[in-house]
Amino acid sequence: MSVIYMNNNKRITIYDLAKELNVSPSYISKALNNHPLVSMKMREKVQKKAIELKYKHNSYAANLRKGISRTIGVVVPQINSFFSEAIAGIEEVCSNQDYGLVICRSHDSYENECRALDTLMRQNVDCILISIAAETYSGEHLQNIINNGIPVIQFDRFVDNFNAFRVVNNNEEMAYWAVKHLINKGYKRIVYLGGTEVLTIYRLRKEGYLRALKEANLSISTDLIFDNAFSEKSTIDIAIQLLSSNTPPDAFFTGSDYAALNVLQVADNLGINIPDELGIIGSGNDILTKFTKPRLSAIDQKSMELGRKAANLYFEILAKEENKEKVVEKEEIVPGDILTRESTAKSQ
Amino acid sequence: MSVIYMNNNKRITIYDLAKELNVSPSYISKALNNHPLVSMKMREKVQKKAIELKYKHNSYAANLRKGISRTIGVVVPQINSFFSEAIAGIEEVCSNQDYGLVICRSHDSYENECRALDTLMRQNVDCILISIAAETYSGEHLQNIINNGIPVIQFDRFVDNFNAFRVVNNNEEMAYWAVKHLINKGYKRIVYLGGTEVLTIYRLRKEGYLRALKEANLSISTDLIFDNAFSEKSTIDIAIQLLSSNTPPDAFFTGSDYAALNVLQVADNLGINIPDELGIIGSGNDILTKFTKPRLSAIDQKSMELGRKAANLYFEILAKEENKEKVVEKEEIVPGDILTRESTAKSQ
DNA sequence: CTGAAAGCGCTTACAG
DNA sequence: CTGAAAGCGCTTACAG
Repeated sequence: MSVIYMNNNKRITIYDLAKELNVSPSYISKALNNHPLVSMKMREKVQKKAIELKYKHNSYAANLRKGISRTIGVVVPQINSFFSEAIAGIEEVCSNQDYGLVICRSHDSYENECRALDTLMRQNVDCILISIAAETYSGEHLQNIINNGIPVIQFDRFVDNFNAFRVVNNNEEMAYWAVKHLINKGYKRIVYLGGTEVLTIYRLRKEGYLRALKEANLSISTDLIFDNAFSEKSTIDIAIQLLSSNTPPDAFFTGSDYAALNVLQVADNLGINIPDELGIIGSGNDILTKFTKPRLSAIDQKSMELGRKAANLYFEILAKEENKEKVVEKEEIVPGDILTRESTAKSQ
Repeated sequence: MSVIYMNNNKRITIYDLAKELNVSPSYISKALNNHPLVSMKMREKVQKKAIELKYKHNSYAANLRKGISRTIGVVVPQINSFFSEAIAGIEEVCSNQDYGLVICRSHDSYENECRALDTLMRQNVDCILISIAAETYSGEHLQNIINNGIPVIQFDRFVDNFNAFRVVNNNEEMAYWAVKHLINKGYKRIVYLGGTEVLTIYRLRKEGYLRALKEANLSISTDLIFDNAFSEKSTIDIAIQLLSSNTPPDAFFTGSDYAALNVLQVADNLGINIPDELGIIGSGNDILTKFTKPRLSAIDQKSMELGRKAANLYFEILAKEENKEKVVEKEEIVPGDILTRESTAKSQ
């Protein structure tokens, strides 16, 4: 073990390179940036010297001068498997474009979300990609960002009474198809376990659920509809209560894979046969759901694709702005897939 | 839909506030920073005006001036469930300290890793937390960062022939205990499915595996030891080949949960009873492994804790530096847990 | 092809 | 308690 800090060796700047090569700092800057007016010979000479002296370009100085950062800010409610896949998609696109990524988490709190947005603005991010907190019902704070000239792109969860870019699933239809799949399989008393109605994506999914039931002339029972079944505890409590009642449901449609698996486990503990006595379909398509027994049916929300498309949308906006084209808000849909696996494979 | 960009409204600066309030810009800066020499009355007045005019502090300008960034860079090989948990732990600590997070992914490539480190240096990050790529066998590129005065803290995967901070599992022991657990349960022909030997963590785990076998006087067969069983395909190929052979193994110890579950599935397809004919223990403790059937035994690597400790270590270093204390490299161990569940519950 | 000068927006040591 | 001045490290319009 040895002392490792030698902060005294100051960072090399273009001034050091300039002195070393007997040219002006501004010329060094141009040479490093491959400015066309600098001869190839000089560019090579300067760039070689830069490597030799371990020169590191200072992004902060350049960004301050240029007013841009080549950095994108991302705000997510949680860092779980769904959002980390989305982040992976965003990272893929950004790193290809040589853009950096600053990640903030809101923990589903509106206040944290505001703080995160503020931090990102101070950091001069060129764009903000956000999936809103469960508490967020208004887009004022986002409009504030936009008014400061920073594009905001929502992905997955969004504020809808508000015009802005967004990349989202076809939530109503996804849910409709999931429930229709259950109905086609012969399930009749179908539970909806969703998230808070504050979030439009859950309102839409509930609408899809209701549409499928109505279309099939199945009765709609408010006893089977739950809007705040997010936590593990509430999922399990609801599942136990419903499945031990005199008139148990015969299927669950849940807002996450985790909730679906908790229901599956409760049913299993109660000796209920899946899929014959109870069908279960989740949402998300976590990579491990294919290993459960029975394998979990689910909506595949294409989270990585949501992330990719959101990031790509920014680069489209950028291109348009550079061409002085008019930039208008736009919604992009990433259609979800219904994966029908064993947990809904009722023998009819 | 409407046009939303009004980039012409220029950002408000301390000069605007100064003009508005008839004081000097430097005084504004002090007031905003709660400098003790500025009266409470003025601080309030300035801060109120700042909010009114929607002033946004420009971190780049401040950081350039101060030479720090209040930002930490993170480099991970992949954004999977293991590393996203670690990132969640890092984020937790950093956001409490009001530090930003810049995330880069190396895709397990040494070249990408170098590029990521370079980007982070240009961004003036105050510290770099890294879990190295599978290809990385030397710490030169990390030493280069350290020589530039930026602390480097390795977490999970690390270069060992190199003195630096690190936060890691007790890899050798974890593996030893996992394999000892298998042996205690009566398994005798135990397969090791690990990662590349380039990475020390896998070398250590293999050592733990070997130590447990030797201690129990079990024969060591190179046919049962695999160092590059990372991909889904290779896991499955190996599992099929071994399990259909004349002398099949009776247990697997794998370097990830995903690999363990793939083995489990192969065994299931071959009609092999788990845990009676075959025991399986994975690594990671993905949140969904408790829902597989049988439930997966695993090493819990405490990934979130690895992330938390790594970030905390930076703030310890920072505190020491501020106190002019000597800062020496340090290794912190996050002990893994052995979770014994159904997949190794052989009836004896 | 090359350079001098101004400025991005802040902070801080210094002076009053 | 308040301000003038310098400087962080770069880029760019301008001049030659």
